[in-house]
Amino acid sequence: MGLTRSEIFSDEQNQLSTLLKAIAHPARIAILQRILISNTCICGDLVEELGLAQATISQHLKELKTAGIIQGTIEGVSVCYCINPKTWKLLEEQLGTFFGSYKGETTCC
Amino acid sequence: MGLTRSEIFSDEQNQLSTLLKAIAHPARIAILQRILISNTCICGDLVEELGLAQATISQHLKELKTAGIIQGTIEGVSVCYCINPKTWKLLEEQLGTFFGSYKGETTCC
DNA sequence: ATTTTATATCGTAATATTGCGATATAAAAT
DNA sequence: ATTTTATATCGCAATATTACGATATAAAAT
Repeated sequence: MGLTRSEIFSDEQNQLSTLLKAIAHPARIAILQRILISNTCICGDLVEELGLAQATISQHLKELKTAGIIQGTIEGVSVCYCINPKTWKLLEEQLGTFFGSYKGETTCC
Repeated sequence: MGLTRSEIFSDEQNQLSTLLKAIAHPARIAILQRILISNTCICGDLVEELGLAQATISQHLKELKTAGIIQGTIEGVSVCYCINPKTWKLLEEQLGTFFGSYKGETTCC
């Protein structure tokens, strides 16, 4: 096979895994951290700061954008990227529920 | 190329992405949710409940175990899996910092 | 001792991801 | 009009992931 059998899981499980997958890469974590610090970021700056090729950065930005985690607006020649508040809050909430449901170290293994 | 250039990122960024990647799959989310509900889980139960082949479930369990998110103890014929509290707390903390550093909807894009 | 039960591992096919050079696009500056 | 600047897309090679049948392993029951 080789493709995830999403049809056997709930929409919530699929949605959460999609959002997590979008974040689960060091370059995309670095991009998000950069946006979180300065509210905004421009592709060109990331290329210099992260040390990955322009095509690679652009691709990572696209993945974050497709997942709905960031949004971009054309600003003259460049594109201004920032956090998409709606998705950010959604993911934060989902993760809160997920991690919050841990009952702590009960006697087991 | 085709392989992540981890050497250009910080240890923290690489660690966080590794942990997130381990969770970023609907089957593994389902497995963790199951463990979170009943504290414990056994491979065979998951095979029945999730509807994936035994080899597939075993592989997902291994990935979660390798990442340090769950731990397993041999219990007679079967293996009892549960959350690894140390890693769980670490990840929860890291994500807290990550999501917490969002300053909210400032005027940008 | 043999069979049953539960899990792990191997091997493999299908598909996805990562990274980047080359090229396209499109607004701004000359 | 042409050049510069900033980003996106295409195409490709290397590698990783996903799923599963087949088989191995090893404790428990017969």
